Amino acid sequence: MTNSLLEGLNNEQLQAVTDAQGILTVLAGAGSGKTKVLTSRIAQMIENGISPYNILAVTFTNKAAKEMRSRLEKILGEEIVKHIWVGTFHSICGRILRQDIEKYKNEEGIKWEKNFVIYDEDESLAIIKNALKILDLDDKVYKPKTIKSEISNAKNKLINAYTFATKARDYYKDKIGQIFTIYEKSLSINNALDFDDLLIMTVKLLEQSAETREKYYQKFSHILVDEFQDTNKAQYQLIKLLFTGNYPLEAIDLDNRTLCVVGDIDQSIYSWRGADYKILLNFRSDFPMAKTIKLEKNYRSVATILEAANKVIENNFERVEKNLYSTKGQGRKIQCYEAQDQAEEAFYIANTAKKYGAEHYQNIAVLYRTNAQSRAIEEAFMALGIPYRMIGGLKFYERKEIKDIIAYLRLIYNRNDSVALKRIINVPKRAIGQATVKKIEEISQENNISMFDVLLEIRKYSEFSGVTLTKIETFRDLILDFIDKKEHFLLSEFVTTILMDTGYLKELEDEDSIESQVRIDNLQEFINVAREFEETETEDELGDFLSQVALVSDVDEITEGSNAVTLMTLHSAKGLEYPIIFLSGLEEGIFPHQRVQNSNSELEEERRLMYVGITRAQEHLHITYAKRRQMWGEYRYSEPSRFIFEIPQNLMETNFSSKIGKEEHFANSTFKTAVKNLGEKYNIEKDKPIANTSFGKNFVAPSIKEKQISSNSFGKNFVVPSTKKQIDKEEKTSFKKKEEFKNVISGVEQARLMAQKLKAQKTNSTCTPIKGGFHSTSFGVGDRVNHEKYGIGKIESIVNIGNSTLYKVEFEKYGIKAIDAEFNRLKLIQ
DNA sequence: TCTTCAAACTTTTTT
DNA sequence: AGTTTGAAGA
Ligand SMILES: Nc1ncnc2c1ncn2[C@@H]1O[C@H](COP(=O)(O)OP(=O)(O)OP(=O)(O)O)[C@@H](O)[C@H]1O
Repeated sequence: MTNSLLEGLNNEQLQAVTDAQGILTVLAGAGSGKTKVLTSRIAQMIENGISPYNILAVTFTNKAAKEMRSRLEKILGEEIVKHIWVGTFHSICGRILRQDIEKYKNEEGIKWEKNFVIYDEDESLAIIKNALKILDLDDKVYKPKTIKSEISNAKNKLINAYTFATKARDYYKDKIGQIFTIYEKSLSINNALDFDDLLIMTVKLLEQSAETREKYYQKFSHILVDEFQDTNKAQYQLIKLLFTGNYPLEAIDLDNRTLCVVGDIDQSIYSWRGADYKILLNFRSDFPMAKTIKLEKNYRSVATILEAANKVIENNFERVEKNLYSTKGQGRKIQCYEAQDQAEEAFYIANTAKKYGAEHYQNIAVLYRTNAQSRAIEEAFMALGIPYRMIGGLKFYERKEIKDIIAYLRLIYNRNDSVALKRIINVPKRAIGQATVKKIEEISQENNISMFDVLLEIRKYSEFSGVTLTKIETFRDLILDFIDKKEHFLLSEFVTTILMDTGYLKELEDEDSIESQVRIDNLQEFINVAREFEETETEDELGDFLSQVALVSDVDEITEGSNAVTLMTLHSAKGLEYPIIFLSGLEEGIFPHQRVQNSNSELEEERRLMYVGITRAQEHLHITYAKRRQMWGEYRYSEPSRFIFEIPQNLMETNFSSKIGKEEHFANSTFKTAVKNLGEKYNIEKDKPIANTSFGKNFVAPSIKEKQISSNSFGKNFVVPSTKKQIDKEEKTSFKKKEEFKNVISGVEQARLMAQKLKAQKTNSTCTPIKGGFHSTSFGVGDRVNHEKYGIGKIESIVNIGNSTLYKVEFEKYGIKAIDAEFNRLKLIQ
């Protein structure tokens, strides 16, 4: 086979791809092909006979991992790629720990078991709130979120609770130290890890256990890391341990071990969670023999966009100068749009997107600084009927019903998970109230055991009345029964069984509202996810499933192929590229964010974020800002972002002066009616070019010097009470009256629900014909059936989840199981 | 024990 | 403005 995979690479890239010895760093600007180099390098290694089993590739997000995987599969085929470890630091650590956590001991000699669970932000916060209660501290003073991030910061610097507590110099820090200690203790009792633990425990495990270290040292002889500028201390330590196996550098066989890290200091945007680009800068002091390659050709953006990015980032002081040349044409000027408020901004974006034509929707991304900004944009896209998908925001796995079912699975998998137990002990309603739960919890804390352990011997404790005892025991036996059963079920069937046997599904069905219907559909989707996971090769299905669910932030894009505009934060956009980009909310106070305006290094990080944003664009870049924006129910006025003034005027076109004086159009209307008016207006005029009329002038804004802006901009972000509060309130009450008997859900939420419903219906309707008419073979309760795997049984009951049907069948050999009708695995016995 | 309504809080970014 | 939380009532 000729080296077609090397074709088209420039000299420096080629060098980086083919360099097959020792340590290599690739330092290069945005769009210079760093990720492409990594991918090609892996392919090249395989070509050279290196076993996929020996390769570890670390990406920054799960999305990036998936992307890299699928690119590799195209070159190398699935069979080879499945042996390569490609993933985020967290998922890789999760995988290592699932195998070897039992070899780890913490400073107090506490160990974790293989069936540990991973706590997300919410569950970690629950533990912290609990610790506050135990210490009798006020959660107004000790804000759980702040404490969580203090603890997290400490952990990422590899500082443990003991060290933290000893180093505490004031009362507040001392208390945090105490919370930290209890927090860690609770996690261990629950046999649980938080996100940070995944990293630091793996590091400590590799430090402690020579056997484990050697195992992974031997395995991962070729390591590649993308986005290295955003690694933190623990992650760096992990890479060092894996690469050197703790042997002195001189002892490492650099002819057979390689390490390649790539990054761009100007794109370091995660310092707030412990990432430090200095690790990349100082890399050579740890590895003096490392070779460095610079890539200076940008293959992504047209010259105008690249020049704007370069000019903006030049304002940073903490950086190393570098060159980046465009390989594309000049391109169109950057379109800068000044809107009156966030609603108009959103409609401008939606409308401009529409003008690019429906076939381009997939080429468009709208980026914003904070998630809250997405709402107005969503509303505009919905009003204009433009399909969109949102990355981040409210995630699938964060929905209540999904968290509930996951909590059941977690408790069944690891009965020491008291956070899960507390979540579902009274869901669905079992008349086990707060008071009872509190008692159980207190007993567990006094005896240093998990809450489920208390349930196991509930009659030993005299605190509970007879009725309560029965209810608790029923719940306990239900869970014990699930624990017994879990081996005998396919994952998706197990999930279904839980939903049926607990009565969770029934409770939702009885509620019979739009909302409950959507919940049921979501559960159906979750069952589908479980079913998909059944295909994965794994030794511990439930455990690995739970890990995946905890670490992968969203159900992976079913919508990926579909033609929709993408909405996401600037942070999530890292590493991606789109032909058309909208950067929205370019206002002082939003971007750069208010909270960073006083600190230089944080301001520089915001500027790097701007650099990342600009460089996502290939062909067209739109920048928008609003003169005022509704926040917390009030209008807030702000100046355009200083970053706009850092882009040379000759690269931009703007509507700046043409909109002035139109303010009264909005002055008398409430937010909602403003949206409505705009929607109607733009719908009517949708065939007329709107934005074009206002462009064509060069940017005429007075060139304000940065000093001026930063010195007085803070004072200019004043808050003005909204003009028509009176009307607002009236409208709201009359609306409530009208909807008295319905659920009152906000517009976006309602539309979201409907969209989801439609989606669910669509999925199901496309599934049915393919699987071959299960309508023709429906059964009744009491029918005797034969199953291809489980043999003969009798239909016990029939349940509908979403649009699919499940039979609960009592099998002669295997007992009761849930069988999905869609698979057609049952045959009627006459 | 569960429901209802008013008050308080929210907005930085994510694995 | 929307969402979550807490206290009082059923
Ligand atoms: N030699 C090349 N010839 C043509 N296109 C290239 C070449 N190298 C890279 N590209 C293209 O340039 C784009 C950017 O590449 P890539 O995403 O690898 O850059 P990057 O340096 O990782 O960017 P970022 O720093 O923003 O993550 C991709 O579309 C890629 O296919």
